[in-house]
Amino acid sequence: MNIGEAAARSGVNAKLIRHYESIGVIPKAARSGGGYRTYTDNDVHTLAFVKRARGLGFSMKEIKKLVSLWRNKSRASADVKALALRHVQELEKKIAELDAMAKTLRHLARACHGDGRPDCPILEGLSRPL
Amino acid sequence: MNIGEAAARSGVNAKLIRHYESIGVIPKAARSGGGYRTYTDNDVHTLAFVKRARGLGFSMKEIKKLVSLWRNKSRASADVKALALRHVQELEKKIAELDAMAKTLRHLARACHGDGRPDCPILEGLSRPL
DNA sequence: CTGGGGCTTCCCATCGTTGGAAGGTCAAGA
DNA sequence: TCTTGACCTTCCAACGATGGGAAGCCCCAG
Repeated sequence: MNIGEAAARSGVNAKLIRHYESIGVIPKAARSGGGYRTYTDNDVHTLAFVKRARGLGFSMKEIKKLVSLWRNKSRASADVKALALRHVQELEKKIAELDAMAKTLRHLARACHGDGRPDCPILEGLSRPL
Repeated sequence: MNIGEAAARSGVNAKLIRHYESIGVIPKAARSGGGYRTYTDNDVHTLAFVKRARGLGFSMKEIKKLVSLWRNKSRASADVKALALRHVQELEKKIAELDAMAKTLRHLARACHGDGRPDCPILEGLSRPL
């Protein structure tokens, strides 16, 4: 099948498929006589795998590793688990950062009248060391 | 003072200061005879304001508005509060997304032996619709 | 055999930040 | 006064992941 159908079946945009190929996340697709990329059901499966990994927040670099582990039948599950848990830690770190931001901001906003007057604890909070 | 000292005092990188000026987040700095940017204590204060706003996750677009509200003595605190609360909502949305990712991944990882064998529920989870 | 839709490659934009290159300015020391 | 070296200037490019568009080729249906 051509890239358009592979995109429709995998849920990955055709442009993105070409991009993934160019950065080596997926292997280079076979080409038809006219130079069109051709895909198998297996390729579509790989694309859907990549899409789901993106949905879990993995970087393309990590996904590259995940795909190669996935295709390597003699992988050690410990390698996959390590990659996954490292990513969970990154997620938790980001969550903690965003949470701290939200907490601070909610605190400042709570003290702000929010009316027509110019006095604003939010701006004051941003004006001095937090 | 020159940009270097302004950078040291505000905690904002000199390159970043030029960038902020170029995108209009801060007003254009005055220039010395030799074409060097010159900064006042007030400018440093503005830069520190921007830095703290970044630290709370505001986009440069939002910070541009915050800076203009900050400099506008006749602002309405309601405008600031609305901007802040909208941002809190964005933060909460991102947190929820990351949290869902982490939950899914922890769930998959819990089922993975993490030894030398190739069987891996994490890869299997990524292979089929989540 | 022609039209139009799919495909190709290439470049540009986003967002915030950082890096380098090539060159001008300034202040201190010989 | 001249030199040195730190500081400054502008411009160009990159990161990561994605999207948009242009110019041009390929392929199938009518």
